[in-house]
Amino acid sequence: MNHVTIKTLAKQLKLSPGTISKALRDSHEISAATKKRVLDLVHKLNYVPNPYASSLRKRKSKTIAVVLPEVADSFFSLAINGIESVAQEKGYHVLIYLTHEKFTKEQAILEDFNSGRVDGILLSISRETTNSRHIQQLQSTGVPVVLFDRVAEDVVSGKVTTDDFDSGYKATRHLLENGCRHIVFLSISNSLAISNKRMQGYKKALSEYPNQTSSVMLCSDNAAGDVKALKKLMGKKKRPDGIVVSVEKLAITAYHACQELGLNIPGDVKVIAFSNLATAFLLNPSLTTVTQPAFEMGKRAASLLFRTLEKKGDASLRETIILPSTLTIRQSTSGA
Amino acid sequence: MNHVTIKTLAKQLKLSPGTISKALRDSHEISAATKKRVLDLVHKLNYVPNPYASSLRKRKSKTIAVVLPEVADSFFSLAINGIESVAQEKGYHVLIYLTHEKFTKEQAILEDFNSGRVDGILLSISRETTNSRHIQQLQSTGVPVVLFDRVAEDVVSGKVTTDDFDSGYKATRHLLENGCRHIVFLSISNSLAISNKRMQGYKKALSEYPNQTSSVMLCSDNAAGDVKALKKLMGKKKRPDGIVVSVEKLAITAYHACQELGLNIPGDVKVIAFSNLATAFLLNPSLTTVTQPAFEMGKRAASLLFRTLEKKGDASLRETIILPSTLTIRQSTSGA
DNA sequence: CTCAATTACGCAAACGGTTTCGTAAATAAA
DNA sequence: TTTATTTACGAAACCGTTTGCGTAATTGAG
Repeated sequence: MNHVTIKTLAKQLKLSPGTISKALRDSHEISAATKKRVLDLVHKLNYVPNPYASSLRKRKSKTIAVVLPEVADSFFSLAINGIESVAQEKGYHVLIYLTHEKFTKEQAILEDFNSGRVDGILLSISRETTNSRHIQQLQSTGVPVVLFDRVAEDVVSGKVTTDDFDSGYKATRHLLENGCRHIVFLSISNSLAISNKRMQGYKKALSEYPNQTSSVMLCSDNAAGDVKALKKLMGKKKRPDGIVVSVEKLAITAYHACQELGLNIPGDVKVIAFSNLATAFLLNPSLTTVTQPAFEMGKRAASLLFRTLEKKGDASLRETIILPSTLTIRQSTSGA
Repeated sequence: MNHVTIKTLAKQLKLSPGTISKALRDSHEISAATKKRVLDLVHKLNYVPNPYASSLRKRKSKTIAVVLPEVADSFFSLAINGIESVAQEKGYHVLIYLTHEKFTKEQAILEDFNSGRVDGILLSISRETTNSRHIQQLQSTGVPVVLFDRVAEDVVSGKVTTDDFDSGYKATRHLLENGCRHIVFLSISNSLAISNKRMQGYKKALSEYPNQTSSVMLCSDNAAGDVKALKKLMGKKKRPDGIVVSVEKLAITAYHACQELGLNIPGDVKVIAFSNLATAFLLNPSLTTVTQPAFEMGKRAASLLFRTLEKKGDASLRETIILPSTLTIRQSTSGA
């Protein structure tokens, strides 16, 4: 119960705390014999140095923060795995925070990091985030931030994203090539860069085809409401014949709406979604997806952060990594 | 760049650090006027107290650890949300660790907690964990541990699980009632209590029906290998006509195997799975599931932990909460 | 054998808050 | 007016490690 500190060891071994500390850090000024005595007792007493005392003294916490909109989504689950894998390897600890897509929460969370709680931050901004003073404020105090997936364009920092414009283009073009001429784009935000880039790709593809109509539907965080709105849209006489779902969770919304309307996928409507769902190929019908390398993105983002933590060179701070997404064609967009 | 500490404030306001500290904690021995001066400067300088200095002095970290096998799974994703929601409300921080189903990793992670890094632990044990000395060792030093979902039976602690025996029973009985007579049970471990309880429920249900054969297949962490093994089993002349999938990730394995063998679900084989997949109802065919209240379990586990942290009463340490799972019948088990 | 260089360790000051105790000044009671 | 209280703050120890500096003892060089 009475916890063991460096002093406990010092007393038992009749050494000074400083000596113990040096022995533990394998300092050259401590004899091999003493080191062994120390290590033996450490093992016997299950002594583990208090990280907070150490952090205080060294001004390093050996921990990073991961700030996410939520973790319901497959993408973020996989990303966390990637992040954790490199953090564990580097001996860092990972604090996790969810903004639940709220800007004010994101602000409050980041503000706390002015305390020195973490050495660096991995951030994917909330849907509501339109300005990034809170991020810049943190950077100005010397805390490195790496943005991933949902990045803020006006922040200069390490960034890891996928080729969102191209993916949006490819996804849309795939629908066009399969005969769609009225394609809806389901979005979760009209401020998020990731959303806009995908949409720009969508528009670019559309612009290359004549005789098509487009429409963009902005979804909320209310699944039932989204289904209702989409049903209304899809229930019209001149309804869309293709849907580009720009974010994973809306894929279910789209299927749900079509199912309730009795619309056949891909017969009546073709659906393609940005998604990391492991079950995509098992859906009814199997879902054509644009898949992001989520685990890899987490790894890359974490690696980038650790590189800037290890070197004091601010060079890597500006590095932007863009990974390719992959289009996997399945039944939901199959021609005729 | 040069970070602001309590001394910075003290100097600028010509007060002592102690006074600042008290003002910040709204001590009654500081005048309202002084408090206001302090708060104003705090806000102006973006001052946030160093949590490690505070932790050191108060011997409390205001952070908990969540130790999970992995986070690929929907169950754990949802549980994390539940945990985070109550942690955020209580002003606690959440460290996340993944064992990747390795016992040695679990040991190493828990051992670190002898350092005082966290005030309490939420743990779901790895598939490999068969003894729990590492958990008991931690408890013996006064660190509260709450086990959830995958609990260790020989540990006396707070526990949150679902009614696994009953669920296994209900799931199996559901298959039996729909005509299955040769039901396979897919398991990921024969040491995990959660797995065994579900299996015991399965056996109990079987025992109530005559003329049935049973078999248990232990799966690995290699999805491809599992599919192969399951295909071998399902490819026999006298193949099973029902599958109880005892853990989410194997549901995909089961579908995959059946699909590759050209077996019709539910015609040739009926499948029921313990799963929190949001896409269960969209699968082909839609999947009958036993769903755990994952978010709620996370919340309950966290709440239980916080209760034991707040009160010094060890009473709650022994509390066991068992929540009901719900059976949702879909096409994958529909009769004839 | 003397003096310089190592070697191996102790001392004490940080790191940034928290908290107990003491006390001067202001206020109240007598 | 004198004494007892209260108010509002300062001083300093403390939490557990780290680390620069000092030094006794051992070793080496000349």
